[in-house]
Amino acid sequence: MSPIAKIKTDGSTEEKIKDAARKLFMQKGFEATKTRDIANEAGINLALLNYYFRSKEKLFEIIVKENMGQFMEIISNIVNNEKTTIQDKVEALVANYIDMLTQFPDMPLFIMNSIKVDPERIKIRQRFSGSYFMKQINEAIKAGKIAPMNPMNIMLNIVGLTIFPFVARPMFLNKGGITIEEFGTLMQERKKLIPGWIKSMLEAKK
Amino acid sequence: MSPIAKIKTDGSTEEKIKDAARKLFMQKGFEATKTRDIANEAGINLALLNYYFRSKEKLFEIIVKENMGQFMEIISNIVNNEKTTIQDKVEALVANYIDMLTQFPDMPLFIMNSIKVDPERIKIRQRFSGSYFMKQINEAIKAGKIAPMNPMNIMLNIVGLTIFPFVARPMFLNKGGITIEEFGTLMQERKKLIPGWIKSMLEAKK
DNA sequence: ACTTATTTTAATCATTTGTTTAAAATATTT
DNA sequence: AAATATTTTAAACAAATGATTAAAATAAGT
Repeated sequence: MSPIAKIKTDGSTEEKIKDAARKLFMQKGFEATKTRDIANEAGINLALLNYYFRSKEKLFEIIVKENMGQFMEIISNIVNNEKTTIQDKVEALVANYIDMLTQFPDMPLFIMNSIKVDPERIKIRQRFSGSYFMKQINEAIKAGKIAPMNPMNIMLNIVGLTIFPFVARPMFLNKGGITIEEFGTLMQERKKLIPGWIKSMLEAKK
Repeated sequence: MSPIAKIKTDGSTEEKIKDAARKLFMQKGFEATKTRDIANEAGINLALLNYYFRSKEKLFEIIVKENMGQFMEIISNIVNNEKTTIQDKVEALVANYIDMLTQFPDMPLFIMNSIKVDPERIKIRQRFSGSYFMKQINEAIKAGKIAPMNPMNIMLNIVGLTIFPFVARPMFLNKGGITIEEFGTLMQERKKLIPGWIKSMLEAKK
């Protein structure tokens, strides 16, 4: 089960508010989500939001931090595993992201927007650059096993190929587009295809 | 010069408002941009916004439509050219997008958000699916010249590899990250690299 | 059972925000 | 130059919004 799904959803007022806030913030963003919307969605009195979380801002920060945490944990665990190969890691990254985003498709756009508003909030990049994965890649380049290039390109390609479809998802699902099911199938296909594409990228000696 | 830069910027009040609105809407989104912010940025009286554009909503629609138009025009012209090869088109798409986004890096996130809020607004997808480019790809697949796959994957990969870095841009530019100049250089590198990667993808017969 | 602490509620406040109004300033027409 | 149309301004309005308050309801502690 995806880590995010493990977030406890007991019946407590605090959790009801956080669940409602998570849903609405992800759907509509910070500004467009009104405290009264959250209170209604959670089925609680408006004042309880401030009672438990002091302010809309603080509540938002908690939600963002939790979501970021999910993203991070997935990356860190895979990317610092010293027992797996480069290709193993690519497969694991792609599969885990696609599974997670299938469950929470609004997350990428939400996180990108959050970072844009407050860039200090997160340093996903560092997770990559300081990782064992990067060490492996640099060694492979030195050994001539993969084409020499700025390693940031590799990260951008893995993440871009995986996440971008979810960022662009609303574009596909409009009238005349594809259905949610078809989109899901396409993503499952890509789960298998992307690692192959990355592999041929790494090998392509221009 | 990029088409968007051609938008006339005479000193008229109407244009001053539109310029300010374009800048702020792109930077902060619809809800977070206040009419008073626009008026200040444009250096005009608040009431003039409603005098010239009736409402914030109408002004926003105009901005979105104009931006979409830019995106569309680039795509359509390239994708329906019957004289260029598949590889030519990939190169042209990538180069044009990167040049445009280098000038207007906030555009992708802005457009993605706009589509999410009102998915009817645009059908970029159709531009691709009904295009001469798609015809070429389907023929190439039939002829066994490129690996058989859902053509939507090809589109997703071209656009994803090109646009995603700009969506993720704020992540790179924070403290401890890379500078704007370094990001620009990286994008120029990718302008040359992406077509090669796409090529090796199309050839990869798994 | 009584007291105290915690949680919930309804009402209200102070700002903010999009929009309107009516008058003033400026430009255009006759 | 006078009359008319257009543009700009300052002020105000009404609704929405985040937050607070004081009282009521409920739970916990002794």
